Amino acid sequence: MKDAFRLPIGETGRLLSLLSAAGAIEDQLESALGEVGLSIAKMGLIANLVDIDEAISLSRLADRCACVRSNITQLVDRLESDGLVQREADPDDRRSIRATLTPAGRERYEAGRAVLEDRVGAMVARIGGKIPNSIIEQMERLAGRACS
Amino acid sequence: MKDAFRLPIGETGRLLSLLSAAGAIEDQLESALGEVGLSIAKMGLIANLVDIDEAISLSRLADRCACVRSNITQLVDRLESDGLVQREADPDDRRSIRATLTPAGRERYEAGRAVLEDRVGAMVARIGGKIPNSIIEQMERLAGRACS
DNA sequence: AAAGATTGACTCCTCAATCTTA
DNA sequence: TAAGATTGAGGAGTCAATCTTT
Repeated sequence: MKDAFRLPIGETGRLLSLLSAAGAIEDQLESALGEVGLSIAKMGLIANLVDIDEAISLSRLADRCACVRSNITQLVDRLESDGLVQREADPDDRRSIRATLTPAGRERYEAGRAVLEDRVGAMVARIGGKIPNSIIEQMERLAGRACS
Repeated sequence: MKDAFRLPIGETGRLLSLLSAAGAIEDQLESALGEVGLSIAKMGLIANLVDIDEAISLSRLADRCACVRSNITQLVDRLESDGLVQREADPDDRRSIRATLTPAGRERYEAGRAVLEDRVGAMVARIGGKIPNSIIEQMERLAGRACS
C-alpha cells in the first residue's frame, strides 16, 4: 500500500500505518532484487522451482505461489523471455505444461538470495538483529491465520 | 505479496512471513471495501479529498497519496467514471486540473469508512482490541523510517 | 463434464516520452 | 526551461471466457 490515508477512526489508522510500513519494506526488497534483474514475484517462482528441484506443472506452481493460474502463465512468459525458466510438455498428460529452471535461472536465484540476505540483514540490524516472534504472531493473528 | 516463498536463510524467511501476513490483511480490507464499490486506492484518494475539503490539483494529490502523477490521472479517470470525483479547470493556472468530491463521493466515503471500521474492529479484536505501539514502531524501524 | 493452460479485459502501479501552459 | 497532466508501454495481480485434452 502506498500511503496510510488519514482516518481518525479507532484502530483503523494504526492498521493502515502498519500496512504502509510493510509496503515500504516490500518496496526495498523489490528494489534490491531489481539490482540483479529480479522482482519479488519472479524470485518467488524460481525459489519454488529450486525448492522442488524437478519439473512442475503450472497449476501446481500456481497453488504453491498462492495465486491464480493465469498469473503464472504470464509470469512464466516473462521468466521464459528472461531465459530463466523453460516450459516443457508433459508426456503423461498432453494438457499439462511443466516449468523447469534453466542454468541461468539457478544462477539468478543465487544472486537474488544473496542480495536479499544483504538487504534483510541491514533492515533487521535496525531492530537488533532479530525479528521477534511476537510481531509475526500478532500479524498472523490479525490476518486471521494464527498458528495458535 | 502473495506468498512467502521458502528461503531457509537467516531472517529473510521471517521477514517474508511478515509481509505475507500484511498482504493477507490488505486483501481483507480490499474485499471489505469491495462490498461498497471501493478499493484501498480509491478510498485513499477520496479520504484525502474529504480531509482537504476543497478542490486540489492532481499534482498535490499525487504527493499526498505518495504516488506518481500518472497514477493519479488514471485513478481519477476511474473515480470520475464511478461518479465519485470530478475534474475541474483551475482558473489561475490553465495547466492545472483540480479534483473535487461529488456528493456521491462523499456518501461513498462514509460507506467505506463504516465497512472499514467494522472489518478492522473484527481483526483487532483477535489480538485484544488494540494494536500495540511496539509492533508499529518495529515495523517502521524495519522500513527505515522510524520516528525515533 | 472437468481439468490444464491461455487469452482478454480490467485494477493498480511504475517509468519515459509527450504536450500544453507558465 | 520547467511544471502540470496525459499517454504508452509494461509488471503484477484478478476474473471470466475459451480451447484442448482427459
